[in-house]
Amino acid sequence: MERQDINPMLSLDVENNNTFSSFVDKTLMMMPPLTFSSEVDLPPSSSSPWYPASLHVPAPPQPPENDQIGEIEKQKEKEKRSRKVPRIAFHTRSDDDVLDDGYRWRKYGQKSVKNNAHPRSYYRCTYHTCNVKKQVQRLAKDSNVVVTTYEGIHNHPCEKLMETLNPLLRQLQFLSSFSNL
DNA sequence: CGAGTTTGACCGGCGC
DNA sequence: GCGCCGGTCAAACTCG
Repeated sequence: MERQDINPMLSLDVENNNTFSSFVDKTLMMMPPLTFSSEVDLPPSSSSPWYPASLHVPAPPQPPENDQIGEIEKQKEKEKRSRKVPRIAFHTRSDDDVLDDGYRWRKYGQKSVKNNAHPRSYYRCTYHTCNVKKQVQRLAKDSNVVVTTYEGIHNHPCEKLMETLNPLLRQLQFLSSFSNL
């Protein structure tokens, strides 16, 4: 599949898979429906997880000291310029522009894209301490293909995923209580 | 009334 | 310096 104009650091193709949450479900069942089809260029620090970055849940960020706020602003600017924030692009064949990935997003902008009849939409994660962003656009050449580019890593669990997993975890706890007898 | 969307304005980077 | 372009902001608006 052709890839253009999105400058992904990591790009995945998801064929005939309408929701990202169903992708997560399948991945959790060790049946990944994905094909890694382009170069992977994750930050050097990472012992790179095999699962999507959006599933990674690091410790919540510590509140900044007052005299550190200026430094943090500078850091943010630096980050913006150097684009060290990991980006993952998903190609999905779908009628819906916005995929249900389990997280809650707030749209903060929409821009028309050069050489593309379809606009690009900008979303931010609505979780207060999370600054993950995503861009959604359709391919100019194939309007059936939706390209979703995730930028950053969620620092909180996926609500829908936890809703799904919680009963399973309780069941596991229940079963393991027998094995402890 | 709160949460989310729309949309024009604004800003910074980049190429010429 | 200028214009183009991508990304963000924020006020107005809609919706449940």
